[in-house]
Amino acid sequence: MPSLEAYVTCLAFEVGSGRIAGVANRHVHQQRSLPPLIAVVGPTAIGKTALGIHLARAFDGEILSADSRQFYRRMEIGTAKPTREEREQAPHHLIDVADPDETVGLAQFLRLARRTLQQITARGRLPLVVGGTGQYVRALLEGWQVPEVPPDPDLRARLEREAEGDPDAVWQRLVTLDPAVPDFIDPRNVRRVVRALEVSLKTGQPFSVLRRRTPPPYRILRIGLTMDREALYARADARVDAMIAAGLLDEVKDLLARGYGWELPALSGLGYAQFRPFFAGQASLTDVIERIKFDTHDFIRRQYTWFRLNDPAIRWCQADAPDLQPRATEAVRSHLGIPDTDLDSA
RNA sequence: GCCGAGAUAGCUCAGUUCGGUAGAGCAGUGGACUGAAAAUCCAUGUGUCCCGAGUUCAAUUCUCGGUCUCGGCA
Repeated sequence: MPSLEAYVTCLAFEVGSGRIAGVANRHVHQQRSLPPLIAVVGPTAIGKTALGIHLARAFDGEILSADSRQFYRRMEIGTAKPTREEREQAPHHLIDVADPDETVGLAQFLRLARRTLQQITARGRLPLVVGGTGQYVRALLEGWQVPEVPPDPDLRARLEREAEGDPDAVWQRLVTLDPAVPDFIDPRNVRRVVRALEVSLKTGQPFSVLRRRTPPPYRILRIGLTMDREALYARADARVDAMIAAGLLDEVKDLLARGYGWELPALSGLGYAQFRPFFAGQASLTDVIERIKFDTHDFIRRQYTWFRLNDPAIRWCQADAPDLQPRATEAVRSHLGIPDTDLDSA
């Protein structure tokens, strides 16, 4: 019953918000001086884009997309990128900032996002972080300090080859350099073992001590969108069918024709990678569609581990409630400290 | 109508060779995550083994009867 629980959380927040004024005045003043930031989070296909645009229009805001796949140009349909019409309704950032053969990782995202946030705020406009890439959103809102170690493809390839032969040796090597690593990395996850080793080798410092965070200088309101799981799956499935109808296959063909390969991170995303067996003659289009749907369900489940229904920092709202927009608008208004009358007259 | 094959987890099926109440893949569910993150990795399988009767200490497994499904022939 995640939906009901979430709904209750939502109500609890409205009721409880008055309490904040009573606590530690100095702290409140300090917080008040920080510029506001709104984040709209939640699983894929739940309606974050639409709500983001609605809020941006209502509050003179600009949208910062926290979506690891919408960075890439020529990938419109499969990434469910906001359409041209949608983007005309409010300024959008961090969409179409790279070609598919480039790799925009966490660190680049954070750099771009922090700068963009600053600029939006400097313009006197309200920044809205809208996105479903859990790691990126959390990193941005929690102020993760990512170790300054760019990926080294050669080193990674070498370590991966080594791990293929003797995974334990590679793991032991990492543990020697960083004894704390078993607390947060699974030895069987070669990808993460290799990265940790990469950082430790290049910096000479344990990976674990380089993972720091400094809270960003904003007063943040997190609005979470949720919905009954089954209904959400149905909605996501329908969106996949709509993507196919909109020409997803042609979009993939076009990317391949331009020489973009399956090994690229951009092509590893939902709605793209699943076409690989199809082009290898090993799967029908029907198989591909089903695969995309199942993988999307899996993704939704994993997104909830980044955005938890019991996270008190997130104000969860039912995405399919008829009063979602007024409710969200009210939440933002109260966060900004704007009296009702100001908005009504505007 | 006849002949054959089958009926086992939500789905597709394996299996019980020599009877001791069952297991894979997919689906579903939970989790990890600090420069690939829509990636990568981990954990999680009690279901009238179609129904009835018989044999037996014991049947999902053997026997008989029935029901249904799918082929083939009429």
